[in-house]
Amino acid sequence: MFTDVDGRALADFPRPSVAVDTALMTVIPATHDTLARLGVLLVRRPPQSVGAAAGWALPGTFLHEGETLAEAVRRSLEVKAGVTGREPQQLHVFDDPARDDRGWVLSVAHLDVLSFVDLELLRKPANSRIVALPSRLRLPYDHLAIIDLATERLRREYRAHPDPRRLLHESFTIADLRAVHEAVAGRELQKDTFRRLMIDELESLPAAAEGRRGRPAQLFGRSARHAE
Amino acid sequence: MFTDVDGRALADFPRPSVAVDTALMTVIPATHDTLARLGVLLVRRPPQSVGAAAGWALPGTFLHEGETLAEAVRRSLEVKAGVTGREPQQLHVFDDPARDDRGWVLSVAHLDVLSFVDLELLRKPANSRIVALPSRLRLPYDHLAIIDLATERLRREYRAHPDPRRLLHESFTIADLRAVHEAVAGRELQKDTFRRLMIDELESLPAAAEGRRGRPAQLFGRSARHAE
DNA sequence: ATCAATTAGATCAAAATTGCGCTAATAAGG
DNA sequence: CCTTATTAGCGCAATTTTGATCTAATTGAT
Repeated sequence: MFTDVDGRALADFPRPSVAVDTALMTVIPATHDTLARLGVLLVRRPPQSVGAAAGWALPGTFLHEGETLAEAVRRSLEVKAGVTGREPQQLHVFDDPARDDRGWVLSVAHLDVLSFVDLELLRKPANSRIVALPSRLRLPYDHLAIIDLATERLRREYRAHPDPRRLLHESFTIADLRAVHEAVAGRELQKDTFRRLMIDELESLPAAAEGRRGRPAQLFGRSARHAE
Repeated sequence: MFTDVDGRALADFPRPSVAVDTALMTVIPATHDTLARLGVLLVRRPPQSVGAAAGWALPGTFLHEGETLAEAVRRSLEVKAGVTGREPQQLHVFDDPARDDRGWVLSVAHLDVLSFVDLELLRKPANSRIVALPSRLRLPYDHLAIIDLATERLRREYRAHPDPRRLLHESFTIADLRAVHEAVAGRELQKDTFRRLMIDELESLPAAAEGRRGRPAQLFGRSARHAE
């Protein structure tokens, strides 16, 4: 076992518990009277949670030995919400030594994104819910701050590229794409400007008649040369 | 002591050691035959370091109980290099369970910035050096990746605001400012475009004759309304 | 075949941005 | 006082970007 200059091993020093928390973001589809908007997955806290920890929270877990932060995130999303196959991105480490009543805990906040349809297919409805943003729910710890960071990060990514986090499936129209981008941005985007910004990173697919009047909208896939 | 659903306390679970590593960046001033350029502070590894860990590295330390990551960064900069009074910013957590021979260690990479003059005044020359970037030195762990992340982050901040990390002192000319921005950007900037982008966030100060021929350059301070 | 509905995207004017040449202002040197 | 050196920043043309209007293309309904 390695020792430091004082002759002590790492294990001799107090160490924090390390938790991961994840803002798993999605776009809640438009209804007849609402626009599409950002949402986040929350999970139900265990029944013995008390005080501010009661109710709902972002999915999270403690880091286990031998796993990476991303592996811990995936485990927490699967166990807590039934969601698999994610690629989370780190946001920030919340490190106030007094932030958790249970002891010294660092929390590494993450962002991940999944389409609403896939999320609805995967998640366990008994233990989880999708909440539209901004939300007025009270959440424990730094979870509101995590959601804000995640929103900012996602908005920045979507400013630069067409649907970088694959909220849309394999083929979509420019109107579909713009609706998703408007949901992420939280504001309306000008259709011509939007089209010009995105078109170079899109690949035209054969248009398909939609079974309704009017010229069928061009279908697009992502350009292979701009794979994330 | 709090327990989880399995009845065990946090202390019952293996926990990682958490380290902090910092890219303390500066701008190395121009000489008669070089342009100003980015540099980073390295510290000498302890003599018993072997293999890849020998030689030079970014300053770092293990997180002690009861301190925040920023406090640990400050402690490491002071102890290792004699540098005080910093406000580090988190970059990324390096979490490969096998990344350190000594055991399970997470490293939280940070960025901080200090003017060359102040850094030269503070640092211990015996234990530290400032290395121009890009550097061809071999560094241990993820230190090259940390420097790359720090460089990107700094470039992004400098794109948007005049000298956000206060590399310049209280008053400066537009030429001084542009030289610093060019050092950070790693490329030449067009003087009129640069001036137009920055001028609104600058506050004119009375010009002072410079003791050399020609119209004295306008002096600026940072506009109070755009305080970081 | 004609009409209505819907989309694609060209065209255009306006606005914004860029970079260069140049002059006025202001200093020190002679 | 004149000359040289240096900076500030204006004026301008070129380029880029934006957003609106409008027409052509293409569908389903009649």
